[in-house]
Order: sequence, then C-alpha cells, then structure tokens
Amino acid sequence: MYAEVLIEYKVKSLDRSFTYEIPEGLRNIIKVGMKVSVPFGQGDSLINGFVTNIKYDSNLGNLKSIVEVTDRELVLNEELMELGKYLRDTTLCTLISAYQTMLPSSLKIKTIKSNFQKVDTYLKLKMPKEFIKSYLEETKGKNQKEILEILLKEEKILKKDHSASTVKTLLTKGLIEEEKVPTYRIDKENAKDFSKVTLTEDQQNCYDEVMANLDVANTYLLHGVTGSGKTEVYMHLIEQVIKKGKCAIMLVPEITLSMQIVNNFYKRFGSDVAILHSALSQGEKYDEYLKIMRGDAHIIVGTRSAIFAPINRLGIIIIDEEQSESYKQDNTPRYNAIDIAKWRSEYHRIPLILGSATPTFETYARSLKGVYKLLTLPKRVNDAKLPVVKVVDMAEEAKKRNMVLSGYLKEQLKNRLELHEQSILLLNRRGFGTLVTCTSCGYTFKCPNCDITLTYHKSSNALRCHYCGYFLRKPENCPECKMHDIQDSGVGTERLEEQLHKLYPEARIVRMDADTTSKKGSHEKIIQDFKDEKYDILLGTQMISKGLDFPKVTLVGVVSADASLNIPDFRSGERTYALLSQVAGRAGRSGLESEVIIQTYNPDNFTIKMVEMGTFLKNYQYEMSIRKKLKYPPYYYLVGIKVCSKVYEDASIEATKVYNHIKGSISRESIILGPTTAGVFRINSVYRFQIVIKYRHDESLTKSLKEIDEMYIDHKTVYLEIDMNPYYI
DNA sequence: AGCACGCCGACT
DNA sequence: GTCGGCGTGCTC
Repeated sequence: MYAEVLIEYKVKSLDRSFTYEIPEGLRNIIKVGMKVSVPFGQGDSLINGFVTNIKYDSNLGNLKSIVEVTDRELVLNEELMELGKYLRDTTLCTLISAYQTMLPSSLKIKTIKSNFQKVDTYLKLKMPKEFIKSYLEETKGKNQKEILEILLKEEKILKKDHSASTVKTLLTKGLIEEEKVPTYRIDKENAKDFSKVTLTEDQQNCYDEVMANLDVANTYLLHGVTGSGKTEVYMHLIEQVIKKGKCAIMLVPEITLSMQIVNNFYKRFGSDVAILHSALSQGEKYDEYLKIMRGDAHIIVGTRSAIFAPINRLGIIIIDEEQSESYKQDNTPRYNAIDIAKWRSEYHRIPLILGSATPTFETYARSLKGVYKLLTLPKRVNDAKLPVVKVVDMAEEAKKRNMVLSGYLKEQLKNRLELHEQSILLLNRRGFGTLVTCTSCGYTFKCPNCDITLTYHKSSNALRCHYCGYFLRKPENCPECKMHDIQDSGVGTERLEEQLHKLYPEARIVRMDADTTSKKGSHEKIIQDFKDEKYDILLGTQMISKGLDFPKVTLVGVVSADASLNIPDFRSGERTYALLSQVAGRAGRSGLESEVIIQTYNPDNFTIKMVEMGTFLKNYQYEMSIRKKLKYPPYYYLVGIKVCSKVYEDASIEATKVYNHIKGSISRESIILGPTTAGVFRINSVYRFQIVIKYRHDESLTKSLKEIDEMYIDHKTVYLEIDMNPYYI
C-alpha cells in the first residue's frame, strides 16, 4: 500500500504529492487527510505532511516509508480536503498553505502533547533585589529596566505581556527565571436559556423564510437597520438548526468588538458554543477545536478563519456585518470568508445568511438581482427612533476659529453632560498631531522606510510611522535648519482628548484606539466601563463604530468625515456611508431622543447628503451608476497585482514586464491598467507598483496569473502579490 | 526548506 | 595545488 503525501514546506516547487510506502503496522490506520511524519531529502530528516491519496500500486521504485501517524484524531475530512483545492485555485496559493490556513496554528506544529494542559508562563527575579538594583544603575536598556522595575515591586508577571526579545535577554543574563503555572481554559456552564424573546413581525418573517428552506443552498442578505435585532433572528435560526442535530457557524468581524454578541450566545446556548479567533492562546484554540471535532459544541462563533471549522453536520452559516473588510485576509492566501462560506453552503446544501445594515454594493446588487434572497428589517426594535443627523460645515466654523469642534457640537456635548447622558466621538486618526513640520524651513518629518509622514504621539514623546512602526524621539531642533521651531499640526485622538479635558474639566473621558487597546483585555474593559457609565464621553477611532450597544448614548459626533471621504478608492463612498451610519447607529438604541453630528469641509458631498437623509438605497444607486461607467465591481471583477522590490528600478522594470505578459494573454473584453505606483508607494523600504485587471469572463486569466506568479518565485529582488477581488486598490 | 553537487577566487 | 564562496537542482 502506498500513500501520497503533501509535505509541509511552503514552497511552490514542493507543492505536489510524494509517494511513500505504508508500513504493515499502519495499513489499517492511515486515512486520507491524516497528518503523518515522513523522511524527506538527503539527510532523511523527518517532516510532517498530509495524506492526500491512498493507492495499492505505484510505478515508482525505491520508495521510502511513512514513519508514524502524527495525530490520529485531527484530520482534514473529505470536505476540507476539497475546500483546500478550491482555496488554492481561487487565491493562487500552494495547496499546503491552503491546508495550513484552514487548521488552527496549534495543530500546524507537532507540539500537541504539551497542548493538553494549558500553562501560563510567569517571570520572576532570579537574583536578589539588591543585585538587580545595582544592575539597573549600570544598564542602559530601557525595556529591560522597565521589566526589572516591575519585578522589584511585584513578585511575578505574565511573560506574554512583555517583549519576547527583551525577556530572552534577561533570561540569558540569568537575572530572571520562568515559572509555569497550569490554568483552566474556556469552560462555560451548560446553562441553556432557550429563547423567551418573541420576534417582531419583521423578524418573524425573515425567520420563516429561512426556516422554510433549511436544506437549500440559498444565500440571504439580511438587511436590517442598526438596532433592528438581527442577532435575535440569528439566534432563533441557530436554535432550530441545533434542535435538528446540526451545527452552526457564525462569523463576526473581530471578536473583541463582538464580545456583547458572544456573551449573548453564551447566555443562550451555554457550553454548546465554541469560539475561535486569533487572540485565543494556543491551548484555548486547541480545546475549542477539539470540542468542535468531537461534537461537544454545535455553535462556532469566530472570526474569519472560523469559516474552516471542521464540522460534519453543518446546518447554517451566518456572517454578521458582512461588509466588514476583516473577512478578507490581507496576506496569502488572500481569501474572502464569504466565498468560502458560499462553497460550504453549497457543499452541505444549507442556507448562508449575510447580515448588515450597510451591505457591500456587490452583495446588495446580487440581492436585488435575485441571486441572493433579500430579507429586510426596516425598523428598530422597541420602536426606538433612528437618530437625527445634522451636518456641520467646518469651513464656516473655521471662520469662527472653531478648528476641531464646532460650536454646535461643543454645545451639545455640554448639554449631554448636564443631562447625564453619554456621548461618542469618532476621530479616525490616532496619535496627537498628524503632521510634524519645522515652521522655519518647512521641513516635514517623514518615515525613512515608507512614503508616509510621521505622527506625533505625545504620551511617548515620539514620532511614529503607522505603517512600519518606525519610532523617533521627538527632536528639539530641526534636523535641516537646526532651528527650535518644530511644531505639529492636525488633530489625532490624543490631542482631542486633551482638548476635551480642557473644555469640560468635570467630564469623565475615555479614549479607545490602537494605542490604548494594545494590551489584552483593555478593549473589553473600556467598553464595559463605558457601558457601566463610568465615563461620559467615549472618544476613539473607527473601532468604536461596530456593533456596540450602549443604551445611554444619545449623541454621536463625527469630528471629521473627510478623512474617509478623501481616500482615493472606488469604494470610499460606500465605506464612508457604512462607517458613518454604523457610528450613527450607536445613538438612541434604548429609545431616547438622539442626535448625530457630522463635521465636514464637504457638506455638499453626495455621500454626506445621503448619510444625512439616511437613505442607503439612493447612495447605492448613485454609486452604482458610477461603477457601471467606470467598469468597477459588481459590474466587473478585479485583480490587483503588486510588483514589489527594494530596488526601485527592478520593481519598475518588472512591473512593465508583468503588464506586457498579461496584456498579451487576456481576453479582449478585459481591461488592464497600470503599472502605477501603489497608494503608499514605499512601505518598509519596499517599492510597490500596482497593476489592476478588470474582467467579466476570462477563462485564461487564472492560468496566465499562475504563470506570471511562477515566473517570479525565485526572483532575487522582486516578488509579486496577486490579489483576486481586492478590497482596496 | 535543506542539502549536495559543482564551478571559480584567495590562501597554507 | 586546496579551501570555501554560493548558484543550481533535487527531494517519493
């Protein structure tokens, strides 16, 4: 007996099966999809692989044998084996990276035994305190000092909360040591509180329509305004699916932003819920995965990669906030979870539900065409009214020297403070200032690695690049003219927070952005504290816009709608509308009168007008007319190709070659544009040229993309990034 | 990915 | 004359 094995090297040249003999003792054990260990290469070193096929004869002589089965329980089933091929074919990745993407990272490595019990690693001092103190005086390492100083005060700290490299140095210096403490992982009570909530008429209609077709591979768009109770519909459907002995997958954009939904699921379904997302520890992930495989959990709530959950009896798939860009993976394989969901929906003949208040226009167009079934929830539950939207012209305000907050917004914030109601302010720019310049000579600080200006962060007194993380202590004098005239302009969340404190000294203000939520759990804490009314004003970047339910919020201010509007992307109108109506939807959810104030220098912009009127449909129709003219999705499909190199000339020359190669092979109806410089031309010292292809039907396109991809595999300085159906171009 | 084979430059 | 540089090619 022989097995074809796909080896775990992520290299195109090895992306094929190798045949091995199956030794006597393993013949009854080995099945397709299992993970095995095989000798490979001259040194006969062992490597893991997946069995892709089993056969009884082989015309190859002198074959090596499989050494062992790495894991008997965890295998890719027939469906997932097939799905991997689909993933490879649609994203042009290797088959092995497709399979690896589908499995949680803890299963990719062979450290499974140590996974059975989860341990937290703590750090504590190894040397006496006096010794550490004297060390602190002579060392320069800022990060090392930081850790040691904490350890002088606290007995032990969690290893994973600190920079791994710094910890390693301290460990090798023998100053600290590790302590491993076993802990429990996610364990929920089996407290099932099956629905007592009665659905509204609209909700019931949506529910009925799906229920009538539980064994058909329909895709539905559940289009419901913010606060219309989409989650309740999901839960009712899932409940029925489970009663039939089947399982459900529900995807959410980011688990931290969806904890409220997850908690509702726990309350309702208890231990029948497994969660899967990247912030879980390896052990947690492994446990959740096992729960699913063994059938101990029937509901999987998770982020993008949870769409690959190994479920045999899948009964329904739900994708909440389907417009979210987080469903598209932005590194190889660049798959979209919605496409995978559709594939699985067809495989199992089950419904797929895409839920959103502001669906992507691709999705909406399909639902109007009847490709998807449209379900609508036009009203908020409990008769809560949608907030009133007011647009403020900042050009007018500037004349009154109101640069950041308009008179009206300031007034309304004050008013909410007096009423003890809460407010949310959205500012899509973190940091303190946005631009740092020398007022004497006009010198502007730019990242040395990227084509991006640096942002000033006051709390760390540093200039930072938000693309590559470059970090520079704010200099006192201009590096060009040596004058002491460095100033930052523009407003980020950090500066706005400071200004708010000055304006409303009595107000309790909390800021939520990438800087204040970097620690695990800090995100949830801010949300919970705000919900518990420990704060009056929540100020943050777009992470505050999604799915949160704060009953006492009656004012939402968008400090500047322009940043999002001015992004040069054909989807920016669609996205701005979605973002603004999402944050607007945070207001007035419990029925209190509420208002949304949008500040902009473009009050007459079409998208802004549409948000003001709250008309998704009109915005859709307008944008669609443009897309039709300009041949953008959903009228055409897109492919984005980036030609990248640290050597400018190589990137430029090869980009033209790539262009010519594709141009010569695509169909006449397809359009190829470029090469142009990518949005941010240089990131991390890599120059990026972009080529865009628009096509409708092009049989030979994938083949020619594959060819071109392979041409650059071993290129010394140039690499390609091919993105089928990119989100940004 | 890793290892061996192979063909050109500076050394005991 | 040899040691070692890393370009090329192969792995069941």
